[in-house]
Amino acid sequence: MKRTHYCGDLRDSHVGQTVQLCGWVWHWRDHGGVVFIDLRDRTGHSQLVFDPTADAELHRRASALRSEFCIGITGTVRPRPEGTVNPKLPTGQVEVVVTELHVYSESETPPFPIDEHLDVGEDVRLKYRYLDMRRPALRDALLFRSRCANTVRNYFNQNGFVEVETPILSKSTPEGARDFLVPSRISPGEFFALPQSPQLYKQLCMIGGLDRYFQIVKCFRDEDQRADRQPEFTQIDVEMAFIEPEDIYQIMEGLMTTLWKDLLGVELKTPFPRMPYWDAMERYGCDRPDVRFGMELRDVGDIGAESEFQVFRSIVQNEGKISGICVKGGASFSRKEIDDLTKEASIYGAKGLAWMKHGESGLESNIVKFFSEGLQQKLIERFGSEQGDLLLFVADEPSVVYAALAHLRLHIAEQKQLFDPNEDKFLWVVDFPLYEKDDEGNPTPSHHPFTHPHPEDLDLFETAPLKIRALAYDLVLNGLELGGGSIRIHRRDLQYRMFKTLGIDEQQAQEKFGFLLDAFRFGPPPHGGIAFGFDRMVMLMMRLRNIREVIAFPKNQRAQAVMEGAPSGVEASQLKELGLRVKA
RNA sequence: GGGGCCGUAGUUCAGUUGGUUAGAAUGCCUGACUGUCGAUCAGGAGGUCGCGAGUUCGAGUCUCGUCGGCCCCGCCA
Repeated sequence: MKRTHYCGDLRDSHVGQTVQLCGWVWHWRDHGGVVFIDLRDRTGHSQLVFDPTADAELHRRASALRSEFCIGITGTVRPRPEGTVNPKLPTGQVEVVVTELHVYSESETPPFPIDEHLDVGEDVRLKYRYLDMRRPALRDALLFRSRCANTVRNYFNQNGFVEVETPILSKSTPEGARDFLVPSRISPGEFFALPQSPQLYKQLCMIGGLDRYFQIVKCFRDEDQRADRQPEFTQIDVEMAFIEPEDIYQIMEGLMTTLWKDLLGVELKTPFPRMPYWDAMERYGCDRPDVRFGMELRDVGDIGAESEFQVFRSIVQNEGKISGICVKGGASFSRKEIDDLTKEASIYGAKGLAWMKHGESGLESNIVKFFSEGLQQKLIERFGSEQGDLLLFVADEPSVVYAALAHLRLHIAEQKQLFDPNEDKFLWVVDFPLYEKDDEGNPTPSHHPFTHPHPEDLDLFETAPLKIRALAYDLVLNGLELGGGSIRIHRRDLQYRMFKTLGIDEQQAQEKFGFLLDAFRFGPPPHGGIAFGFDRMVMLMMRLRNIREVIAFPKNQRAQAVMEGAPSGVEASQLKELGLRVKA
């Protein structure tokens, strides 16, 4: 039996045609006489009709069909009788009168219903992923993802990019996330690492003269999971030679515009706004601000220092920071609501949350008495506060202040519906610092050690390395990082200055990244690139909240594949061949 | 490494202050029904209340431990 149509495609125009359909029995409605079967494939479903007066034997066999039997049929498309048309369904104008029925295979009763009306526990869905895939939600996500990937490939092909496959068995590099390791049989005691990203390979492709590279590629990071993180995930990886940041912005804005137009029917406005890193931190408390709403942070360290409030004064004296946000209409928050906010702030290390309500006669709270009339007026002006608003303050070391207020801002905005959930606001965050302090206070690359410093800041290497800006950029959508990249260093002398600040001498550098440094001896072009979280992007486009909803076979929270049972133990002989011994 | 929420029928859930034989919806099975489309109607089967201790006359309910799931902090150049 050869399929002639997909179940979801039948329309008025097919009336009178003999068709052959294949698929799974979705719902069946047995009226004693006539039997209806909804036959489903990945495109949708059509109604099959079995009439006992037409073919008693066929009708008897149809009555025995059950959920998820896999069948094929031959039949004739006819318009539904008047009054039985179902306008809710794309195929609701017609039905198929079946003349032949073939059961490819029967099915046990599925462990959960194959429809969209019920949220099923994710552990069961993962165990029977192939059944979950028959459900419209996951099916549509995977189809959508496929179309995205197709659009991405077309876009880069049309713009002169070369798709290059880089190795999965690669070399472990000391920086960054934990590596997944693969033992080598031929070199006992030695290991490949799965790539955290094809970073060095794509730079080598630029040195190799490919000029424009892209790849939709798996990356692996052995870190703890989150709703938007998987141990193996997919990146849209891009690198270009002879370019400046503007070229990257333009190419990637073009990609986003194309994707949003082709897949969502939305016209995005370009160029996307750009915001320096320190602006983002000061105004939003994080490097990936959600700019769909205001409620921006304001520094009030100066006012706190002048106040009589000891908590604030001592924090300013100890090089701490005081910032706040103004919640419009927040004066109506109950004591409990403010307590809850305090709890939310404490997740990010804030030891307290100071607040003032803007009432009829000015600011009110248990700490207002420590602020003179003049200081209160300054606060009101700084936040543009009006009667009915609520001011919230966090005073702590800067990283805590930023993190706590950034979270409160998002938390309140979500709670109070302060933004349109259907709006998409893109933003480039630029001028990231080249270095940040590690746990011991030493400079460590905030992006990676091949990031090009801002040309205006080269004098700072020896005097104030932490103040050097990088030619690095992130693309942020609605408060989530879609991707990031940088212009790379292409001169060995600059690369060694970079390493020197990191405390890496020439010999160590050679050991770690020798192959790249060697390549830099042979005329490397100026180059740079970017990488996008593909899963995350598809998730955001579909307004989903979990990355697993757009991945065919994801790992669970504990990075396990529950369906196939991975990871798992292996045969002793396999270990022996690899020269490995597992500690009991 | 740390915090939070959760675990009861195949599935999704309810279960009062600790008190009789643990319920509902849906699915499943049987029967009825010729126009439904999340069909309807009647009947039926289906439970180690995650597991283990403890408190108690009595535990789905309280306590401790443990296992599992999800979310978050740390981590993720």
